[in-house]
Amino acid sequence: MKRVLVAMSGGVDSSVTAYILAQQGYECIGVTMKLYDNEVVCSNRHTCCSLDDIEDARSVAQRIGVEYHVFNFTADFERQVIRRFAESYEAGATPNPCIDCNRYLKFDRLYTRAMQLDCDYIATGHYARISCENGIYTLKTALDAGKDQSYVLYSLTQNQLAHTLFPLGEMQKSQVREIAEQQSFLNARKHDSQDICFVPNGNYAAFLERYRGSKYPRGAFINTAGEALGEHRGIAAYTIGQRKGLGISAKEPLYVVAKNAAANTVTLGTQAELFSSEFDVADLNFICGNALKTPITLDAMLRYHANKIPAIVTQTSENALHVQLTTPQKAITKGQAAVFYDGENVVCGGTIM
RNA sequence: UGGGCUGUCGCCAAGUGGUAAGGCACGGGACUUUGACUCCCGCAUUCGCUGGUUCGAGUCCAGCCAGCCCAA
Repeated sequence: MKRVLVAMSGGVDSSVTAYILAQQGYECIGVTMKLYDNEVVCSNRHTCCSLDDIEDARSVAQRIGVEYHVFNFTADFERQVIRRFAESYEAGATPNPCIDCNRYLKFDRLYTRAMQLDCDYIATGHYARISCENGIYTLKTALDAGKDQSYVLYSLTQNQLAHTLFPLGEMQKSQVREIAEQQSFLNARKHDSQDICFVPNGNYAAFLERYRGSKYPRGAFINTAGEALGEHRGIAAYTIGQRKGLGISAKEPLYVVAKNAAANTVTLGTQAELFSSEFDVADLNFICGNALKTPITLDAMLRYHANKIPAIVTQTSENALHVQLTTPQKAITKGQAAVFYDGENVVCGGTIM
């Protein structure tokens, strides 16, 4: 009997994942990662590891009859996710903490623990597929295109893919909800998670100031000509393409078109000034392990759930790509992930520089 | 205190007799395991004030108030 460590967040998806694998005859061990202290986060709401969610996960594990544990990864999460999150914003970029959490927590820390526990696999409720041909593992988009999460999994290595199960990748979200209803999981109708899990009220800028223990300095809003337009509330509170919350009235909508961490300025401009068609990507991972030999045309996804767009990708060094788009895109943002697809296969991904 | 101009939602701004456009900002919702974007809904019974003309006035008239500009 194969042993699987199932990451159970307390939500519907991971609950059904555990149920399906148990039904398929795997020996499942349900695990919820405790990633932060609720007191620190001041959460009243359900997030991926509040006490309520742990209770939900435990309840489901008990119902389907699998072993259940809570692992405390608080220190790793602070170091690998929260700290990076803060540093990225402070450097003028816009991080995607979910990707770091997958990379450093679920598929590193938790994965390693699973292997130590003699598990054959780790499983999560992600919507993505893994296939294997001639000993090479491929990461593919989910069958339910609307829920596809392959984008946030681009960092997976051959080793990890060989020991990972994504049973939901073959399913529709509606089926998952049905199963949860049939099994009377108490989270069957729970709302899909949203917001950053460690910033449940959505105010990440306030969280960062609390985390750092000090306010970020105010600075100037300027236009593309360098003229002052007003005062911003700290560079970390803005991201490229942002329109709301600028507090500046103008003839037409204004967007954040650039951030300069060194000068502590935020540049505002029109929608037209947001478009660009060239950028670089670093910190790469190639799913199949192979670098790109020549300039190649792939489909690029430049932010979570964005449409894929054609891109001419050139590898400029071992760990960097240059990307030329055929059609300019709005708000290409430093710190976000760029993931490249060949059809339904993830080829590689990295961080936009 | 001579002349000229202006006064419509927090900001910008349509409207020149027929019963208050729009944009920005703001609030709410949808979407969403990141931040954003996007979409939907809401947002002046009232047009500096007071009278008058008119069936009807933000729109015309008078006076007043406030602000700006030019002269002194």
